[in-house]
Amino acid sequence: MSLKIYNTLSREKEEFKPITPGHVGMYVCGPTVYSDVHLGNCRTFISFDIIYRYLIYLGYKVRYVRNITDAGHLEGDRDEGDDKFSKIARLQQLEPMEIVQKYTLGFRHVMQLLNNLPPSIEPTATGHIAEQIEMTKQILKNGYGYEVNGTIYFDVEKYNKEQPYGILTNRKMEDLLEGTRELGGQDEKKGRLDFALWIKAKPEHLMQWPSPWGMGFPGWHIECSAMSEKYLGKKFDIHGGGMDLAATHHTNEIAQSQACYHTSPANYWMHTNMLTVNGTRMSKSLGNGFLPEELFTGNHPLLEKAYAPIVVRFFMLQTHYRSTLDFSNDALQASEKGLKRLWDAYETLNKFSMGNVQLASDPELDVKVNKLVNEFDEFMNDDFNTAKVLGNMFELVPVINSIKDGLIKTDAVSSATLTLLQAKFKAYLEDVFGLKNSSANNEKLGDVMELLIDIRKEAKTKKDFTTSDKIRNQLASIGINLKDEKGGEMSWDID
RNA sequence: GGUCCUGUAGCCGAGUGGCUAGGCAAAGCUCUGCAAAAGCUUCUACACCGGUUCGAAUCCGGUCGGGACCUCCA
Repeated sequence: MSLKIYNTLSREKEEFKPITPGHVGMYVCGPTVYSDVHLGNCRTFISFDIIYRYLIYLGYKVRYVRNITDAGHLEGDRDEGDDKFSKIARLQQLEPMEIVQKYTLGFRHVMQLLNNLPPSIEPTATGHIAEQIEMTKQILKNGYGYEVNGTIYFDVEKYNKEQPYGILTNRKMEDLLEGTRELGGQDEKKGRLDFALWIKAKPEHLMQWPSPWGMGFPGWHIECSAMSEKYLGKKFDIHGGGMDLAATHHTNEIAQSQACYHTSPANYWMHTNMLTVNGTRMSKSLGNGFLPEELFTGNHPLLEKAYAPIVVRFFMLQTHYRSTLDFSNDALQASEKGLKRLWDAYETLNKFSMGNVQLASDPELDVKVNKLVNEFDEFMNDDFNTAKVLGNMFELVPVINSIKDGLIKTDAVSSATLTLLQAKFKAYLEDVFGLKNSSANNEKLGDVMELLIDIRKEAKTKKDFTTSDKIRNQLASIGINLKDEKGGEMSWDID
């Protein structure tokens, strides 16, 4: 069964066919680094990290490009005034590039905590000014742009006469126009939907570069067009981002590429849904965004406790990427426990020694396990349905635990099945989903626990329950759970 | 107003017309020196009203509710 991807452009799932067999080019719109990323931003990057990892799992050689927007983003998109970096820089009396540096590092740190793989290339807008100017020149040359006082605008209405501008989100020109304000007297633009490719900078503007049209800075949309073309070519496989980018940013990217190169940039447009809080979208402008930091420390009025980054990642995997996901304390708590249960079973599974069982003594169970495991790929191939894969994994947890406890005989399933189970759990939990144990511990602690377990075992053998209980209770009070297992063994974990 | 998405058991959530995902919570039982963990069992839901169909949570129409986008935002 082949991979199917929901394409925003066609509004249906399509079979994935890469342009170059065996290779995938994927571009994802990254963060604008003028402030901390919030959890909603993180959701998108986690979703695409899973997609990236799964494509690698399938054997593709993937070039994953995710930009850092560090210039040009305007306040209010009125094509006037400061860009966001200059504004914050003035406020904090810093160089714009100090702002950029600070939040870029912060972003990468959070990505790492969430166990996202770094993209293959992470290009910045300021590093590609020349490319953006070139592209603007070409668009002008092709007749889709016009200059007004040193600012270059994209002529949307002209473009729309030749091809549908609102193709990505299925909107008609008239409807789009209805939703926009009238042009005021001081507006330079010809059309209400026109957007800036290059913006003339005022003298006091902190970030500006020379161009054929004077000093200025690039418009927001042109950077992604220029950088995706540079690293992935005029036409590549997947272009992704949050759903909020589809109507404006991605629509404009398509128009720019068409106007410049006469081709739509990507074959598959993927959009991840929003993270909500109490049913409302988490966003910077609404100020209801959770910072990862607040979550990891529990320092937020809506949170009862801190949650490990990996719990947050797991929480997001339980929902399909195209559904909205509501963020709540209860939901996170459920995820925390669920991940622990799943991971405990995974560690148990890894300790199984493979016998040499040719024939399963419980063929029915053997068939069931094979079916559940083989469905992992099937579900992922169906537009990356991580939630369903996890559902199957949880169905396998009782099987694993029962084998451990001797409730299911070791020869119930064949060695081949058990080997497959082990391999797929590893491949999915670690490689594709990028999960790990939520409770961090270190080797020294492990050694100490060995010692305590030894002492407790001795005490129990002597029926010295005062001592054995003391060890267990005191450990419990510092958050370490000691559990007796069948056969006298003991295991432990941290809350 | 336009373009879409959505309404699933206490909570979170998956869901391809027929085979009742899964997690968390709750209850009972088993195991156990006691506990925890684990296992087993129970709680069997699809906003409402029509329609199509042998059969609908799933398709169609309508009603009501929620949300996103159309302004910067992943």
